[in-house]
Amino acid sequence: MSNGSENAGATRFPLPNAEQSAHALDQSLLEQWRDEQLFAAVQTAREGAEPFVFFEGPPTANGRPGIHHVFSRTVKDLFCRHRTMQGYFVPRKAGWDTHGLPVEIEVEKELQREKAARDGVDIADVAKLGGKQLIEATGVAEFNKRCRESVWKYRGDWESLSERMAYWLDYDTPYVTYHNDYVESVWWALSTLHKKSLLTKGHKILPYCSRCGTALSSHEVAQGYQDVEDPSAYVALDLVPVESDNGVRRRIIVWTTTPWTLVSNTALAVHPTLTYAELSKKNAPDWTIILAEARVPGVLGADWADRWNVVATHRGSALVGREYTRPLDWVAYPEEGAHEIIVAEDFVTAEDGSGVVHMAPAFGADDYAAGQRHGLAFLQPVTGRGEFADDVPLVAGKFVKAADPIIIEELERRGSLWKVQKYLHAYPHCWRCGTALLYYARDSWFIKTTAVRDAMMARNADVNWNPSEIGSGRFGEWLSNNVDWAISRDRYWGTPLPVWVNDNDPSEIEVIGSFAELAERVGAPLGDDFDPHKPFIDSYTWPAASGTGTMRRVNEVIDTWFDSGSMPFAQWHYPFENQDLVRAQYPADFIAEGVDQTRGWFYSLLAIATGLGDALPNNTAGAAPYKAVVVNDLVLDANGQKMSKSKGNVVDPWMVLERHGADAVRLFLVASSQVWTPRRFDEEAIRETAGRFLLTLRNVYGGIFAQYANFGWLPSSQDPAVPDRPPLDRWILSRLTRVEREVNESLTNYDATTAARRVMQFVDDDVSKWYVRQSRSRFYDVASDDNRAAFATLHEVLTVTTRLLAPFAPFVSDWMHRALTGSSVHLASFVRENGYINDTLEADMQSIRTLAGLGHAARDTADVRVRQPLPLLQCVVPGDTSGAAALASLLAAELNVKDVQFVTSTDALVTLEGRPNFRVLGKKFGKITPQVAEAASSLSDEQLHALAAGRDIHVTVLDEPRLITPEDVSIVRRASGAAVVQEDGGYGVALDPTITPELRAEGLSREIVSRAQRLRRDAGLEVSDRIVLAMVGDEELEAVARTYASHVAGEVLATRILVGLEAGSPFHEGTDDHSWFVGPDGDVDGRAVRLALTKDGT
RNA sequence: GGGCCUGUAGCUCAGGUGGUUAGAGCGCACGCCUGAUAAGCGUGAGGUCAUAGGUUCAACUCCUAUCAGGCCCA
Repeated sequence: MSNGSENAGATRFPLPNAEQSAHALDQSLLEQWRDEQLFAAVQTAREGAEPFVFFEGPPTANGRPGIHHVFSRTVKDLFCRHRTMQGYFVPRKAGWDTHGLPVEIEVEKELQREKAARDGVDIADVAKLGGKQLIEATGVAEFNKRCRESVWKYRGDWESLSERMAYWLDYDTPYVTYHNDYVESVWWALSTLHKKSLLTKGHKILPYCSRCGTALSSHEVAQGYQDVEDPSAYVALDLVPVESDNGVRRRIIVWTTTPWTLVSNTALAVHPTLTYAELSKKNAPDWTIILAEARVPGVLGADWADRWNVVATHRGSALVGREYTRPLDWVAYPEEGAHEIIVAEDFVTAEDGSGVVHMAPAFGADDYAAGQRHGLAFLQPVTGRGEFADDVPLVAGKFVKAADPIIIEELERRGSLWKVQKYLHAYPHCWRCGTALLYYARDSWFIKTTAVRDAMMARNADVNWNPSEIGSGRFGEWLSNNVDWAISRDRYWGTPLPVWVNDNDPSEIEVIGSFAELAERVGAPLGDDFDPHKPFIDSYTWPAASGTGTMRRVNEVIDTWFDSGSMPFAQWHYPFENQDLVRAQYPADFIAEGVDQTRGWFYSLLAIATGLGDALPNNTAGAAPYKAVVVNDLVLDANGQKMSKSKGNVVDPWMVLERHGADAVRLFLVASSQVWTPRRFDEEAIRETAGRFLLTLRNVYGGIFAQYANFGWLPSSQDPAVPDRPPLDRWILSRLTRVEREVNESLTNYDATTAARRVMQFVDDDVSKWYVRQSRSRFYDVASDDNRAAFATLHEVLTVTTRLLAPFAPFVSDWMHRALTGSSVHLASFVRENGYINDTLEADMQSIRTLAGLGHAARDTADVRVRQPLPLLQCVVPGDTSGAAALASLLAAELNVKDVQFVTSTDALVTLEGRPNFRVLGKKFGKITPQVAEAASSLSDEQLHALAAGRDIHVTVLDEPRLITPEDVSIVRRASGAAVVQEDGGYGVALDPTITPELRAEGLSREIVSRAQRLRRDAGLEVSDRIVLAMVGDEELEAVARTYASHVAGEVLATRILVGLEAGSPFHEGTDDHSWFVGPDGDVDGRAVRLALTKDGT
């Protein structure tokens, strides 16, 4: 290998191991990263740099991570990697969400199993018992101890999966929501909110399971909807006073599907703009009923007009303020609050019922809200067990739903029951025990988020949501309909609500904001083993400051969403420690989670930050706790079905990563569609897209670059400067720079999908399909400037490409970057400071590529294979031909033609065609655009040439001359003539298919070369081995072989060529030389040919 | 029941501010190349842009309704 050998062996570019699976490559890199402590090194390298703050939303580690976690974590990771490579310091502190019902339920199940085993009964029987009873029997201390352990059940899985997929996170010092420091910060937040009057006590209508004795989260409620049949009762209630002169009894018809709530009725609601009809029965004119006009046929029957007269109509608003008599008077009204009054509410509809809704503020969210609005009385005769209180007549001690028939019977007896029907509807049931849920007003602690709603919306307005419609739509809507955040939970394993109340005076309240404050209140140090959780915390009491009683903690713990929403400060034990750190790292520049967090973490972060206001650093009125959010959607199975255990279509992330490697999985997840749309997880598709792409990249590196560079090329000052390199090199370098900038911009704008697709397309289309293919022969030697230019170019292309790829495919990119440069890609900069851009060169090359496509199509049509040279290709391009003409040699080589000509409008070969430019014509001609366009597409040659030359012309349209300027019409040039013509979008080629004897001979010589190369391959030779070639064929073939001997020899690295039966040839009579590798009988255009070769030892 | 998203070739997806030839990859058919070779490449056939109205000289693109699917909420 000529003069390159001086460098040979100095440094070799390692070749990829074809036998090694992607999984094995990942493993070897993981080991290397561990040895080098690469993640720590990357973080250290950026220390002191401007921070780009990332907040990790904490997962709960008591469930196994799934493929959707791989997805969301890929999204998080890739933006963090990108910003790190851009030069920012990106904090990546891990966190764990450790409190809450999911954890409790896991432990409850455990307890159930144990009890079932102990008592020798079926677990289903144990489950029927209330969960709380079992927990109380076990003891809260023991229960919480188990919860604390259960949280970590799958911690190892999470950490190792993170490592396996290359999600870099600092797991050494994670924040843990049950840690004392964390709890103390949460307490600080709660007490700060209380000082701002944002933490208050009130009622909340909660879906409540009376058997389990607990309220359910909306998520749990959603799991338990069942279609059930309930009694639906129409009740007729007297209006008071009876106003009519003639003593007509007027009654209003009210509808309910929960008759038991009639006991607690305090008001009726009508819609203010609905029309209500007052009707009297034809045979009983002394009384009337009132209901929504639209509901008359539904309630009274389609034939109602036969029996009823409409005596009046009223607008809903006219009924507002009227009084009535409630259906059941069993429970006395309190002194406070209006009752037995008609109010207006927008939620009333005329779609079912009577258009009049009965209101029991203790038992419905709408009812409660209306009660607040109208200052209605509040009746709560139902106990926590879902039974009527002992002092309620007839139904005392009855489960409310069981009381329905008794109540209906009583209404019947009192003569106020109009009619009863069965009503089929979806009603929520406890997902655990199947008991019908009650919407039930319970004492609850609230964050008064309604008081800061506008502030939250203002802060949200500045958040960069991706996609934007989540911010303005789903999340924005949710905020504008915000209700107070009920944060207390009547459970065990959670951050205890730090509220102490005087047991003799509920109005005396203290909210404790730190452990020191608690110690001060109780008058003793808390001790090193202080545990702020239940039940221990409940033993801390102190005499009330008023001297009237003892301060005792309320029973509740808080919503875990408050825990996770506190992480911006609680992860650093702010404000007790790390004030500077939080000042530097608040708010987050970027967070990323699934859509399901819209009302979860996205909300809790915003609500808490807004409430705390200036208690947090940098927390100005317009600042959200996160500047940008990337929302990802679900991962579905290959058929678009949601993955679920019951369908058995859940994919195991470990197996997937093992089969395809982390890079392919990550690339697939990000590139297949925008991350905020649901994506189908199809392993076949991974192989076909991401897998194939990675294979192509490896081939370009290993099959082209490294293999040949190892014959002696290394980057050096001998490499020609970029301006001195051939157009092909400058073209790919220009493309590289453009892609580099586009990818950087896309990622900066949080568009990972476009970025990934750009890199992939660049490698596939520009590098592999064009640059490498056109440059291949330049890599076969290392000596000349042209060779060095090619190697230097490809080296740079690959090096920069691996950097662009690093955020998506951190394994392969690191392997290759190290192979190319000796250093880790993860320590590199994402973009170079200087690049090379040449717009016209890129445009010209695009023309050449289009022409090449047309040329291939023309060859197909002419049925002449590419090995056969042809004399001439004439090309037509739109506009100026000079740029493309400069690249004609590439086209000639690609299409194997002797001459490439670019023809212009003046050539006889070219005919012109006018194509109307509607965008311009439309503005100019408006309604008559179609007629002008028609005229413009049938212009004469003369007119077309005038336009092509830049002159205006006139055409007559609708009897008037119209001025047509060159910009109104695009001139399309078409190739014509005897040659084979192909054209597309203004480009055209005409291929001369004449094969002269000389061309035929040359074509045959290439056939010989082709067969010789195949033989080399079959013989298993190295690409650098020299050979002696022997050939026998018919007279013409042998003549060609002699004529083109030196050309053939050069192509196939032959030192000698033996044609025919001359001495030394293995085809010579009687030769018996076994060193020859003899090919099979072959033929060229039907004529027999045989080849043989032997390695030339010299 | 309310809100949001999606519906473009057999499959997966692109399609600034409306402009007349709607693109790509995979798959398929045909072919090329044989010094990336259990690789590489080309050409081609496939679409009334979910449906129905409307606005406009002009609608995949804007508006309305409907249908189908998904998510969230009730």
